[in-house]
Amino acid sequence: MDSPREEEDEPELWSREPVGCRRPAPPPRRVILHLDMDCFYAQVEMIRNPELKEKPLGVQQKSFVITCNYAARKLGVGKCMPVREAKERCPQLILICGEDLTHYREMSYKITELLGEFSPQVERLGFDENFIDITELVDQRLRDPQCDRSLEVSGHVYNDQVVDPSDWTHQRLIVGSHVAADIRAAVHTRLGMTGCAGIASNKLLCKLVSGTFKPNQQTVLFPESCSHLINSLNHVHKIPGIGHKTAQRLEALGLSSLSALQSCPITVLEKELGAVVAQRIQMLSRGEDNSPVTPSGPPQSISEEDSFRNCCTVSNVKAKLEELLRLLLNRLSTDGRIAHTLRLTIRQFTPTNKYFNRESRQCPIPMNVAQNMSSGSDSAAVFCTLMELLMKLFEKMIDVKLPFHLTILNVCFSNLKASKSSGSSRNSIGFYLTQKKSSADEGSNSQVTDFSTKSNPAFSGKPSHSPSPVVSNDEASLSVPENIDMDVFSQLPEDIRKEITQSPHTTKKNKNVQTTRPAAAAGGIQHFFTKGKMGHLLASATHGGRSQDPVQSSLKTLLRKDCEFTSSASDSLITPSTSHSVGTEPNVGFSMDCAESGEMGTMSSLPKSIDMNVFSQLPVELQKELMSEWKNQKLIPKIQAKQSQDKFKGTKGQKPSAAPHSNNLLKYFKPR
DNA sequence: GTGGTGTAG
DNA sequence: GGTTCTACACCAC
Repeated sequence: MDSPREEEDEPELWSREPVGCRRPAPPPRRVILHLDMDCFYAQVEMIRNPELKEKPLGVQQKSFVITCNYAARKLGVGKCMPVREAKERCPQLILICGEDLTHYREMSYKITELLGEFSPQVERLGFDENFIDITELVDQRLRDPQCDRSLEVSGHVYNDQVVDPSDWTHQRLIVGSHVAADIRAAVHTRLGMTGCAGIASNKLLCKLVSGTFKPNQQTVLFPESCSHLINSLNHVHKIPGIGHKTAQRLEALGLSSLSALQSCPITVLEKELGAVVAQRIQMLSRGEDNSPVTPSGPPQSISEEDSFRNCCTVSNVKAKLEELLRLLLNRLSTDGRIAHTLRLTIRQFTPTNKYFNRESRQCPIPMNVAQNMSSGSDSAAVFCTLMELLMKLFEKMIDVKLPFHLTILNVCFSNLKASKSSGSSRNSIGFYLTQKKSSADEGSNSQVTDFSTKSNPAFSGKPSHSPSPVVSNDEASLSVPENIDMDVFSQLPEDIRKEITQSPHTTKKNKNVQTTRPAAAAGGIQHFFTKGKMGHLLASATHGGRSQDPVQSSLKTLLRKDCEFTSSASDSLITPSTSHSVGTEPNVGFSMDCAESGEMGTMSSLPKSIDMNVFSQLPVELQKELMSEWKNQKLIPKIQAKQSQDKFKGTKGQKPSAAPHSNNLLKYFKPR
């Protein structure tokens, strides 16, 4: 590092004159880039359909044109304009429905991913903006002996300020402007997208300056012009971070201009807004922002929402929720992670507070449901369980016996955790089966154990936030079957753990991947068996006519977790059964449903839930193996299993009486 | 963990 | 200001 300072604290940018005997502020070292794509949605549409390029184009959501291209802007169309008004102003306006965000989301992540090739510090701001910390890149270029220090700024200089190439900070920002140009060129060449960039020494300033010249241009801000930029803002709400509410409160204090906010005694602000917010916004009002560029990574929640004029019947709500849930499950399946929380948000129409009264309820997603969701099988059972949960949540907010008037429904999956599975083998028969049959399946192993996010184009290239191994270091060197609950596994006696890790199903090497359990195996087999007629069977299996309270489901989740390990069979193989339940809780017992069914004929030892068409296509050896497993399998009821586990939890090292079948093929399949 | 609020594009 | 469809941070509980 050849920089004169290592600290990250920002100098007082709004005033560079030395004040009295005060030590002059150190020059800003950071170089931050803000990239803002030009009319993002419209650009995506023009890339999808190049014929639209020269035509006035608007993107419509409901009855509004939410954005439009520059051809349309020239003809008077604006953002968030009612369709009617837009059509009046520009009768030739072409409108494209932009309610499905899939393409925009994809392009958005492609951009973020590409930016990640330049710097690991890329922070997303909505779909169409990114901050990139290019400090290191600038340092690198300046360290390069071939770096031309007489370079001129690439693009515009804010306020036409005279540049001093001998000034260290100026040099850095000049180099930064060239990095910005390279990045914009890459985005254009590789993705066909154009955008505006701002280059400055912090996030606030580069965001403020990036829109100075539009479209498809870039502007660099030198510290000496910071006060000019800040004071050009005519109202406090123009500061990013000061929203409508805060601006209102500031106005109540008589603070609507930037200069008023800058000079307001901090005690006054703190009294109104609290110390943290007060100090933060006063710093912002002076152009100071020491917040780091925080890599965004994949989203922490995914949601689908729809708005409407009036939704007032339960059947209507159900239909809309089903649609949203279907979309969401597809997205989650692509994402590859497991969602552990389900949230429903509604907006009720009331004459007084027409638009802003949103309320929500959330509940945990039972573990078994969560895992089945991630396996990619859009099974009817998962769907029905989630719908049940959603309707419960709905009824927590709305008394359906009384009239209601909804204008928004939003379904959200949050608490997303790595599924420990690559989605790539989701549709294969499954990791264990292929591995068991042939050691030549190493390829598929590596697929399953590929924990990089590469399989998901949306998230690749970003810093990986892989989960740490859940087992201790010594165990991490062993190979643990994918479908084992690691929490349970880690509590097992050592001999059992060894048995599991040395099982012939787990011959893969662990290398640098986590000792985790790609759900693909179970997902694969489940998918395989549950195609076609299995849907309704699965549904009835999960339901059993129970009414599932979210709280109750949490309890069940706890119980089922034990079952995952101890009973351990494919979803299709095990069905919950009230008739076999043990204890007071209904539906927590699992029974093997070995069918009496006539159509099974000689296969009477097969669970009735197996699709025979599918089964018959399996290699004979595998069929035999599975049949023998099913025949011999005696599943432990959940409660008993739980007790067993508790028992050997207490008596360390002692095998439980109902020990898990550690080398049993079935144990690696997930129960429902 | 839950539910609401505020902020942003 | 209203407007859509997101997504995140923060905070009290």
